[in-house]
Amino acid sequence: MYKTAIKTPNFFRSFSSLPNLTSYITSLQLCAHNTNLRQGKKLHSYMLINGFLTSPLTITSLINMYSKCNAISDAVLVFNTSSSTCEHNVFAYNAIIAGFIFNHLPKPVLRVYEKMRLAGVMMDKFTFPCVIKAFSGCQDVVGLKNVHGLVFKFGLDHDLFVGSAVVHGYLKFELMVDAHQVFDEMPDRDVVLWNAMINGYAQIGEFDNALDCLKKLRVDGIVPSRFTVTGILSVLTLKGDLYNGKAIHGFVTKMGYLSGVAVCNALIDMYGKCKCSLDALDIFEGMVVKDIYSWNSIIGVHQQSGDHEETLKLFDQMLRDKVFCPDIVTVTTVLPACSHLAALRHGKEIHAYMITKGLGKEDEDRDNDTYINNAIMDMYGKCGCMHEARLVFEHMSSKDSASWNIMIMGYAMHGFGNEALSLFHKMGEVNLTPDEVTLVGVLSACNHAGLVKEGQEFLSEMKSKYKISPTVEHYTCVIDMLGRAGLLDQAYKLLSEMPIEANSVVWRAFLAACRLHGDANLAEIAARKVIDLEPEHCGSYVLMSNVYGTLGRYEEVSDVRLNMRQQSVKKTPGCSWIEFGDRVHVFGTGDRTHPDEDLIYSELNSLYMSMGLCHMT
DNA sequence: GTAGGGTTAG
Repeated sequence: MYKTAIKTPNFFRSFSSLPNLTSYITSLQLCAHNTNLRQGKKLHSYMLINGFLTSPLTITSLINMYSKCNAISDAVLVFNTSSSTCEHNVFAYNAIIAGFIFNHLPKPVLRVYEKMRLAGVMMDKFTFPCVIKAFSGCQDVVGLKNVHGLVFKFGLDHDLFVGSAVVHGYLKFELMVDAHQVFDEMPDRDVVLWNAMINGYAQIGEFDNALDCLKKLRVDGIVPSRFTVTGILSVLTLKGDLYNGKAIHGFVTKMGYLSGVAVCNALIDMYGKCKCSLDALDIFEGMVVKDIYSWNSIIGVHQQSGDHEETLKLFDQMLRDKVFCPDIVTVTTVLPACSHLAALRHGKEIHAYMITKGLGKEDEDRDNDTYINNAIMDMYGKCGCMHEARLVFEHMSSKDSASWNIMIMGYAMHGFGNEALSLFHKMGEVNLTPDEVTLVGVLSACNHAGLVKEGQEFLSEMKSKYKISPTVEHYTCVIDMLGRAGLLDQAYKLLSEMPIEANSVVWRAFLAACRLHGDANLAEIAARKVIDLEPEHCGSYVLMSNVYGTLGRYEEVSDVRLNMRQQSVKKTPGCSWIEFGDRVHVFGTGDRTHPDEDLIYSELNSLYMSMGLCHMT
C-alpha cells in the first residue's frame, strides 16, 4: 500500500524501512552539510507529498538546509508559508535568524527578531548570538546595548556563546571598556572569548595588550587555536616582530596548524612584511589548499619587495589559471607595480578587467571605490596617459584630495604646468583644502613647466595662504626650478637661508644644476655637502666628476674617481625599460644583450643623425 | 531540529 504513495529515492536505500520523520531530518542535515541543494529540494517535495510539513521539527531542518545551501529565499519561503500550518516555535525563529546571518544579511534579522518578540516567543541562548551579530552588522550600537540588557534579564550573561558575541559586538564598535567589563565578569573563559579580546586589541592598535592576552590565555591553561595564531600573527606582522613570528611558526608546525589555509596565509604575510620573501614562498609552495587570500598575499610579498615584474607575472598566471578571480585587493596590489614599470598594457588590462567585473564601481564601500580609481589614475599618469587619467578623474563619483593630488602631480611630471595649476584652482572652487602633497605637485608643476615666478610666489604664500609650512620637499622643487633656470645664486641663497635643515636630495638637485650651468665653484660646495650627508651614494661623485670633465679639469676628474674607489662607492648602473608586445624590455648602460640589439642601435643612430641634422638647420 | 573567533591592499 505504501509503495504506491511514495517512490523511494536513492538516499533512502540505506534505511531498512520507509522514511519517517527522523530519516527525513537526518537526510536534510546531510544536504545542509554538503551544500547539496538539489537533493535537499527533492527531499522537500517528498515531504510535501507525504504530509511531513506540519511538524516544527521538519520546518526547522528545511530552513536550515536551504540557508546552508545559500538559498536564503527558499528558506524564507518555507518560514513564511509554514506559519499557516504550524505555529513557529523558538527553533524555527532561531533557524531563520541564523540563516540570515549565515548569508550575511543582518538587516532582515532585526525584522524577524521584532516579529518574534511581538509573537511572544521567548528568546534563548541560541537566539542572542545571532541577534547581537545583526545589530553590530547594522552599525546599531544602541540596539546592541538594549539586547545586552535583555541578556541579563534572561540570565544568559554567563553563557560563553552569548558572552563572546557581546564582547565581539562591543569590540566591533571599539568599545574596549564595555567589552572588557563583559569579559571580566565571565566565570569561565574559553579560547574563542580570548581570541575576541586579542583581535579587539589588534584592531585598535594596542599590540602589546593583544600579546599580553596570549600570555594570560596560556597561564589559564588554554591551548591557542588556529584562530588565535592568525590573530597573533597579524599583530606580529604589524609590529614587524620576526623573532616571535618565527616562534609562532614553530608552534603552528608542532600543533599541525599548517593544514589551515588562513594560518598559512597569515604566515606568508608575516614573512613578506618582515622582508623574508623566500620563507613566504616556502609556505606558499607547501600549501595543499589555497584561497584568494593566499594568492593575494603572495602577490603582495613580491610587490612589497619591489619585484614589480614578478608581481605582474603572478597576476598574469592568476588570470590564466582561472582558479581564483582577481578581486579588489589583487587589483590594488598589482596596479602600483604597473605604475612603477610604466607597464601601460598591463595597467589597461587591469582597468578593463575592473570595468567588466564592476570593481571600483558602486562598491558598498565608497572609500574602496575612490581608492581603486586613484590607483588607476596614478597608473595612467605614470605611464604618460594624462588623457585617460583625466577621463577616470572626471567619471569618479567621489573624489578625495588624493584624487586631485594624483592628477596635479601627473600633469606636473609631464610638463603640463598650466593644466596642473588650473586643476589646483578648480580644487579651491569646490572647497577642497590643498595639503602638503598638493603643494609639492603645484611646485613641481612650476618646476617642470619653467613657471619660475609662479613657483616662487607659491612657496612664499604657502604658510599665509594655505596654512602649510614648507617642508624640504617643497624647497627642493623651488631650488631645482631656480637651478634649472640658471638662477644659481638665487637657488643657493634659498638653500642657505631656508629655515629647515637641507638633506642630500636638495643638495644633489642643486649640484645637478651647477653641473648643467658649469659652475664648478658652487658645484664643489654642493658636492662636499652631498658626500658628507650621504657618502655611500654614487650620484654626487658622478655629477662632480662630470662638472670637472665639462670644464676640462681632467686631473680633478681622476681625483674624484679615486676618492670614490677609496670610499668603496660603486656606481649603480642606470637602466631604462619599455613595454612592447607582451613583455617589458630592460636596457642597462652599455648593455648589448638584447636579441634585437643590431636593429635597436641602428634605429638609435638614425635618431642621433636626425637630431644632428635638426641642430644644423 | 538551532549557536560563537581568523588571514590579504592602501
